[in-house]
Amino acid sequence: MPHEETTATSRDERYNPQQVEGKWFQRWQQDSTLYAAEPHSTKPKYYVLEMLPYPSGALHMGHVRNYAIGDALARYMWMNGYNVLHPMGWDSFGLPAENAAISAKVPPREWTLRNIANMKAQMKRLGFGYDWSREVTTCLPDYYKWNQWFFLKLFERGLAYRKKSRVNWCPKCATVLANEQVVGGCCWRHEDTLVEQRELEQWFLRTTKYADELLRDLDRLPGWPEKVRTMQRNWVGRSEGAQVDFRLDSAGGEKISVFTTRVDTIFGATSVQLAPQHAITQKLAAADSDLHKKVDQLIAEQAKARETGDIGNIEKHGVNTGHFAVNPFNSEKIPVWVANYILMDYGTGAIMSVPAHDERDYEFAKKYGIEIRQVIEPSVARAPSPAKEASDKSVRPTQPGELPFTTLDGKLINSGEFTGLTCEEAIKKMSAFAEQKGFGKATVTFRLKDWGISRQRYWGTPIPMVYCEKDGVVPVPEKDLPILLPENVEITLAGGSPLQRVPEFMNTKCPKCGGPARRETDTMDTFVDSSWYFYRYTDAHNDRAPFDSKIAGYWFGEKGIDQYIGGVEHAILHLIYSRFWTKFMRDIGLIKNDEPVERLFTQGMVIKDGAKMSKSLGNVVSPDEMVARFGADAARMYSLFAAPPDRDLDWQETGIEGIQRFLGRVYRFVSRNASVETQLAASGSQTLQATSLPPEARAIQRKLHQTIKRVTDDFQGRWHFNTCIAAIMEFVNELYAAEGVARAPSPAIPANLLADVQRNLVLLLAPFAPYLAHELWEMLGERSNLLKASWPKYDAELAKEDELEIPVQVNGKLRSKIVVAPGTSEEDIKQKALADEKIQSYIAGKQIVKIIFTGKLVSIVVR
RNA sequence: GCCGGGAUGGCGGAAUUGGCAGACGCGCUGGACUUAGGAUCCAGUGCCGUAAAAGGCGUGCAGGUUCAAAUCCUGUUCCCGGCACCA
Repeated sequence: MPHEETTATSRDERYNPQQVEGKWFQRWQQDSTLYAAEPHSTKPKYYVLEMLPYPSGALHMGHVRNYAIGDALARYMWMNGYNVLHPMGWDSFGLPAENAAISAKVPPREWTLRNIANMKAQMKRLGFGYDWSREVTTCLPDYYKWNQWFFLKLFERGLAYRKKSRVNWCPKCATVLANEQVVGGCCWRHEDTLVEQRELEQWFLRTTKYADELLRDLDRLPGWPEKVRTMQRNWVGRSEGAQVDFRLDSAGGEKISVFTTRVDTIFGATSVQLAPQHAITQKLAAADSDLHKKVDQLIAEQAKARETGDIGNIEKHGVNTGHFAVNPFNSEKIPVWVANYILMDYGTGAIMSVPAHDERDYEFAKKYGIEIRQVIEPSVARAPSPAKEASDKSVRPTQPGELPFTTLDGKLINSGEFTGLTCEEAIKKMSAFAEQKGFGKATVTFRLKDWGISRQRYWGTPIPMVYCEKDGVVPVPEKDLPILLPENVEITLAGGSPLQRVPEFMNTKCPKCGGPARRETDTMDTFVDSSWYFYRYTDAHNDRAPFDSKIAGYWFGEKGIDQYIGGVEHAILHLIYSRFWTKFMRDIGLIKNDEPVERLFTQGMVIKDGAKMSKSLGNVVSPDEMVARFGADAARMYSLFAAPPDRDLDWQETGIEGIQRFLGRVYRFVSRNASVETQLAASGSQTLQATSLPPEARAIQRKLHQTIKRVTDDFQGRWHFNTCIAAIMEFVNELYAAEGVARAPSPAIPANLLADVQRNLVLLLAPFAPYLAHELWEMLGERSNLLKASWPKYDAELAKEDELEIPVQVNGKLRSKIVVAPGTSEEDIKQKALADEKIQSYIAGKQIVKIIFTGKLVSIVVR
């Protein structure tokens, strides 16, 4: 039997997020220009960007948190009168689509576009204000055409090249990976899957050309987290040193180049160590079956250690080749060894071994009885504290009978004509000497490698190159772009790129001679797509160029994107590739900025029950469910409230309930008081008289201005949205307290103050809870668009306290508090503190040593 | 091993510059309203102590500087992240 469940009043007061959010969702759907950036504007520009997602199927809480931060900022900037660019797109090429094609028999394109539609709907329901007219979908030809265009430009300038080399291969992805995509020896997508090494012909982008600049410019990015800059510095891994050519004493006298940062110790070199994969190792092994066997063993050991992640502390092993090398500095013959701790892919793959001054060499020499010859006498001028000395291994004072070892700087000994120089001087002079004599030079080595972008996969941008028997490797002419990715391709993970099995794609004509030719069937790494997508947003529908330089110039300015927000997991991969791409685009005259991003913010992870959310742990919280149960505003606001945005956030369901309660409190407060607005409008009185308010009203006014200040300061400064939301809560608590249990406006509060309070409360809420804010804005009778309403200004005078509470300490312990008027003299405050009854009881009969007033508290010292 | 970040009530977290430790929220306890409450409102809530006070103790641990330390210094433990025979 249907009957009235609630009374009329209680129904009015209850906040129903589904109903309110549904209403505004409908309205916002109908206005596609709502969040559109203006192409021309007299306003200052602001480009705020969140990292574009991979359309995996549905948003997770990490996305919600990321976008809630960006959206709050965008709304704040809109309200501050900026021309805001706030776009969104899809990083939509990639392997999951192919896996879905295999397991669910859905073509990758269909699967991807369906996911995009779903996630876009989720974003809209969450109320994120994106300019969808600029949406970028990287798997569509109008976008990837420009990947191909860029590839041709890179190729023209020698920055894209093909070479056969040892590359990382993930068996699960069935494709090659870039160095940046190998994490601890495993695939970045399959953290339990060890990467294999394969010899393959691959396309590379010459990122090393910009190694120096990529490193140097990190110092010009004060708006980036130090952590990210450090990670990139380590990744680029610049190391200054010298290259010196030793020469084999036999086997044709071949050159062995070694790289060292300590050329000053070269007179202490007692062996040369080669990587097992080194060309000379291989050559010597070819002529010596016993050596061959042992070298193979070393290679296997290295591979195994790499797999188990123990490459860092593998037990050092080596084998003496029986050959000798000549040290060009002193013509000494020293043995040539092959060792498992020498890496082929760093430096030259060969070192000079100086056991007296390098820990690894020391360990190796001790094991195999190789001579340890001291050539540096450490300067002991500054004696470290005994405690420090004991803990500092690099000191290791040489005891009688102990082998000499130190990594400290000092003066050269036993070093021929260089004896007596300091290490620093010696490094300079000896490098110059080597160069002059033609057997070496000062050089710089980077850890950074060129970016291998070939992928033996289907769902990616086809590389626009053709192989002709007559003309060799031929680029596709620009006018023939895009090379379309064929549809209806059978996808398997075995047998190389699926495109190899599509004859109508693979077989083509040579652009040069017109003869039969074969297309490149590898596709590009998807990190190519995300390296420049944010430029495309500025001019998303350009079909003559990736974007118009002038338009991109307007949005990027001199320093790039004003604020970029995303997860720290992209600190190296995406963010280093993007910087490379920007520098290349600058060099071909497309843009003027040197760096893509001026300010970067890396938000923390969303965790639950102490662990990262994952399906296997069963602790995943679905945004859809949160929206359905608590509303989008609550989900967004909670993700900003539960922790500062740069820290990990522990998702607690009772926490979001608390936010929902708070939003209800705001809703009820404004609904029951909204009518003052209409009354005021009718009476024609609006201006608020600041002076002579009764104390109760003055307290509210003061709190209002303090709250505006706190929220504004947080947007300007450190983005601790948790504390500024707390400030709004405090304010609302005070409004409730003023109402009393009667839940009626206090007669002490004038209507115009109440109106002012409500209006500003809604404005403050707008960046965090846009649905509720819009609803209340309308309820207050406002006709203007809240999105472009002016952000409230605070009046520092009105925010000031009318009386100050001063804590009083005696001998460092809080004993009392006194209340004084602002502006009371220091002397009067001290007197009042001394006169305080409680304080008296603590100081009676004691001698006052001193009294300190800090502006905030009084501290009395007695004896 | 190296480089970052962190450790504060039962929980998430505040305290921006050395100046009242624990804002705000959750949870818990009690009360009001109610046929009812998983709605709403009000109050209390670091620990020890007390009838209540007074008082004492308290920011991972041990010292130090200072009238005053979560904050600065020295040493140390544990946790998280990154890098790691990088020559």
